[in-house]
Amino acid sequence: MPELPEVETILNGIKPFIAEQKIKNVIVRHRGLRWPVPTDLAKQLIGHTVLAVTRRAKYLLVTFKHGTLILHLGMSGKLCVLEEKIVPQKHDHVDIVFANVILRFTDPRRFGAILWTTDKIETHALLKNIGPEPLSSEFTGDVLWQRAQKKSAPIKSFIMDAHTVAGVGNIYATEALFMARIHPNKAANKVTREQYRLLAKAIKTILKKAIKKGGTTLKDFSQSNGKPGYFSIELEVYGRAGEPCVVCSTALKHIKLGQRSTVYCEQCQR
DNA sequence: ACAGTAACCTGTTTGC
DNA sequence: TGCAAACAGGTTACTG
Repeated sequence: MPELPEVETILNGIKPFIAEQKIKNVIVRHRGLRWPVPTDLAKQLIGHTVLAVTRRAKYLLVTFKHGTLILHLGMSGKLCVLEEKIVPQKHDHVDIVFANVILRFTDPRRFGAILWTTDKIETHALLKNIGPEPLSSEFTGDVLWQRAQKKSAPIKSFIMDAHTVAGVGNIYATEALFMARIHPNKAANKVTREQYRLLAKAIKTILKKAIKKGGTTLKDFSQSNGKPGYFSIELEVYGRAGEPCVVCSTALKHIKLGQRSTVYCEQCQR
């Protein structure tokens, strides 16, 4: 489910409930996520207080004095804050129990992850090689262009690679390429510097718009009887294959790039 | 170092 | 209608 804006929204949603709160209990019902949930997770967490809740790429980082809890939602993961105990369902794999709320991790496909590390977080194997945050000032068209010079892979694969830029998933990569009028299959090193400037701007614009939408959609993150709903901005190409381009009315094309569904306008995107 | 593919899973949608 | 195949918003690991 989640792309970066959803993860950002989840972060903002859960933070007020768990920051500075002490963990009372940890219940793991299913260890088999992307990587096994550490067997000593409960032992590591019980009795400790959350110092901070942050995000890097699509990883949620819950910081403690003695280490960091790393959460990733994969394709189908959700987190919800329960203010009362609700009978866990089939895919509710982990509960982190605080005095007043339960943070519940749900993930049918189990591509998500829950890990514990005592490493300095920026040196952790999963995070150390990740590219700049797309909304930071370090992420610019010039940086993209520079990195692209040795890459003959399609531009879409290039920007979806976390080493290029953090957290640009399939939907927003597709949308940003349309906004910047760049053909998704164009080799990364054939895309001009000016196109990269447009692309970086498009990525920032789309992500900001989606985060803003998430903020207004999910006013109250805690739900006593359900899961927080996801949201989406209005999409101009993704999911619209065969329908007319919003700019020129040409039927939008569908292709696969790197095993991922890709939609574009052959008229507008070059 | 890079490009391309398989793999991890289950639920839902599509096609015969 | 039933059943099987294809597909889904992510990421790593492996291959050549």
